[in-house]
Amino acid sequence: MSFKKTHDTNSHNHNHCIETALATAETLCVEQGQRLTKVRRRALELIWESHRPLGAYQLLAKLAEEGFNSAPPTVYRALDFLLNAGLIHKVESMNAYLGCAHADKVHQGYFLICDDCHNVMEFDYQDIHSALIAKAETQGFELRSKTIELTGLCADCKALPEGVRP
Amino acid sequence: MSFKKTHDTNSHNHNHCIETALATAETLCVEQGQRLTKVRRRALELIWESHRPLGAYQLLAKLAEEGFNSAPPTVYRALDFLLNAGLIHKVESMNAYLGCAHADKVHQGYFLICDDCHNVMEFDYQDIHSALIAKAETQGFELRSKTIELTGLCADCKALPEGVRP
DNA sequence: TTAAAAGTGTTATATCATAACAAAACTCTA
DNA sequence: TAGAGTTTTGTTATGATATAACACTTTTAA
Repeated sequence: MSFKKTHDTNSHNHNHCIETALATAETLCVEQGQRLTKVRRRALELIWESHRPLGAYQLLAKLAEEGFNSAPPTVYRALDFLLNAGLIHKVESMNAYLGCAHADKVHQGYFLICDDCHNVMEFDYQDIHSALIAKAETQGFELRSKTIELTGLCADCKALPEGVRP
Repeated sequence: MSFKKTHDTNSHNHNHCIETALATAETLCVEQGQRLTKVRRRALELIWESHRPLGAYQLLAKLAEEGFNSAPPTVYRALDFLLNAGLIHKVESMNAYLGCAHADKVHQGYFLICDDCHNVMEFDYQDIHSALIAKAETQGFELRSKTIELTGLCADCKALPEGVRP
């Protein structure tokens, strides 16, 4: 079982994360014969550069600033590609997109989402994964994917007085 | 641990479900000093009458047919009320709303969603609930709510040949 | 009975996402 | 390397989901 704060800006060098994620993405795409085109690559970088899940139109605005086409299909195509390639996750309860920290291995996207600062931690929890599969099977249900999003108050925000939270 | 198919039209009298749900809703609202007004009550009934999670605009159309105001705020206000009262759940991955089968007791909304027929089963799973709370606590995260949505193929659809699935 | 609170009506707009078809870029092989 | 086939991108339009803001009405409770 592993746990990591996906977008912690304090305790590590976020640039390193971005570089690693992009390098992993390159490798995976090559392995799978997929093309990580300019706009897809830049979209992935921008998602990683954001410290929080990024909305499609936020991403579109950033891409537009850099001279990419600014119509919605551009960004949704890039997002579809990245989602299918397993390079990002969609946080359903926020309609926003987040770099996947474990793109190189089979895993589940489980999230802890802070209501106050909107930071998100991705985690893996094999026991729960297995339990849910077993549970579904008892109903004859063939599980394909899971959306596990837990919201509440993160440790950092809990430590701050109410008034000054982000 | 309990399991029930929320909207099974074959194996039980759905009218009975609706009646029970409405009676429970009345009781809960009275207990909590909440007002189950005409539009809120009818919205809840319509959500229950649907055999699948119902979109906000689908609900709005049904309400409009019956002479209720047909502007979006009408339906979103009713939905907000019902969500806050714990009488319905929102299925985030579908942007749709579903009658809650356990409104009268504290519980979690865990869902099995069929990709083919779009029927949804709500279930309760205390062990996973506890495990997730414990997991969040190890991170200093104070859990407030959970979105647990599992998608795949339900037993009924698995039994049908590919071509004829709903 | 009347002031405050809660609920509803109404208009406008914000936000999220896709359809459809044309044009360009890439890739693969003869 | 020409060119057919495939993939990707550009472009316009529209569909789908959700909320802001303010006026008006109904209900509640002193």
